[in-house]
Amino acid sequence: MRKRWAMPKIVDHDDRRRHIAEAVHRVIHDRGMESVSLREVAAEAGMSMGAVQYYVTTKDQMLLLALEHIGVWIGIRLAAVAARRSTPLDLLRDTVLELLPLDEERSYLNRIGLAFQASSVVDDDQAAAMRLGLPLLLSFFAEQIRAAQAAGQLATHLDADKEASILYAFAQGIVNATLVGHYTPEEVAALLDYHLARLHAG
Amino acid sequence: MRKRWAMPKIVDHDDRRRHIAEAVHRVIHDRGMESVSLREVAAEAGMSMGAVQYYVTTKDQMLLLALEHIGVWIGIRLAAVAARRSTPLDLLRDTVLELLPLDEERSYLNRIGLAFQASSVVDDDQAAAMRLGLPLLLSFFAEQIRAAQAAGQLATHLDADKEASILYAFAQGIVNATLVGHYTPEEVAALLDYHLARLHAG
DNA sequence: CGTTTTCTCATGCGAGTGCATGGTAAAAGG
DNA sequence: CCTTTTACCATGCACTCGCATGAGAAAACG
Repeated sequence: MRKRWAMPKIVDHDDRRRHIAEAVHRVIHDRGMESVSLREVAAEAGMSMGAVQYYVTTKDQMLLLALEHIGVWIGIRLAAVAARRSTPLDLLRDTVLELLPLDEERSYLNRIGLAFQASSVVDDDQAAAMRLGLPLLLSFFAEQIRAAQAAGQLATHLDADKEASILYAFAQGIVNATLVGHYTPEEVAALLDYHLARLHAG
Repeated sequence: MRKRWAMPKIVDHDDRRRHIAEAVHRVIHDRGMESVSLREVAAEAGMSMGAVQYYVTTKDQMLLLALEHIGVWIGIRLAAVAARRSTPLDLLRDTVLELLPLDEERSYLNRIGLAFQASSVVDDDQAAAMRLGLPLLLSFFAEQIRAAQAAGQLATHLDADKEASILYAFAQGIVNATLVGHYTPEEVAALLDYHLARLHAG
């Protein structure tokens, strides 16, 4: 929906905010959450500190913006996976794989996500954002599980919601060990397939 | 093994270091990883900044010390669980439960652990410490799974190592969602039992 | 005792922090 | 034209940071 603007200086605010959010992402990824500062982000975004302050009045607000953009990004990626319209079970598998740090881009996303997981425990606003996004992800998983059950690819006695929670927890829990180099991408994929195999319909 | 000391001022270095590490833990828990500073930790430990610097020359070293103490602490807790000598399957269940944020003390430990998971992605030394501790935990899990299999409580066709990885990943992955308030402790325990139920021997 | 070694402290330094402020260019409306 | 609104920038302020330094207190040894 187009905003009814506004007299002077035609500037796309959403674009600017996304630009800032992505700069925050890069800083978190490259130098960690502790290196995030207004100056550092401004430099990374190629704009002055005052310009950043114009769109984001406080550091906490800046981080919250970056967190929300992560959520949007994940949503877009998962929607793209869902659009493939393959077998329900393959769809489920691809969805989980999309969230795992199996290549550079997904590692990039997971580094940032992990940083926010830790940060959100201490920051109430970030925790609220997490509580908002989590049910969406879990219901997305559960829906795909139910579809696979309906298609006869997953056992019907499975509790879709619980399986969704377990599957998502597995995906999140394997992230650090993988980023730290304990698992190879192949091993992670093998673990997922091993787990999914037992959910198959007999 | 007792250290051969040393002339003056009888001071237990290990005790001092543990004292500092625990102060770091409290700061991370209460105010987050970003609030950890030499001054803040010194104040929390009730000692001067210079005293802290005597035992720990740099901030990174201080964090590494705190991380290693977390590993030791977890090891002690798990050893205590293992000492209960109940049924192999109950032992496995209790071991996982011990790592989940189901009460205040375990939440305390998990907050700190989650902070270090994020931090270790950016800090090489911390990552190395993680890579050192992970196999121990996983083999601990795997061993208990094998024991349960030998006791006829878990299906023999299960891959103990993979099950251990999945179980541990589940435990780690559920942490943030629980700390953020998405799951109640009861729901988490129910999820674990739901998962373990399918591993039962027929 | 005094010497030696261990331990602790206060302080300083340069750099970086979040945030506020005042000023200014630019575009649209009158 | 001039005014108004938007967008941006440079700078200042009070504070904190990690770390280094040098002095001094405390305890064992001669």
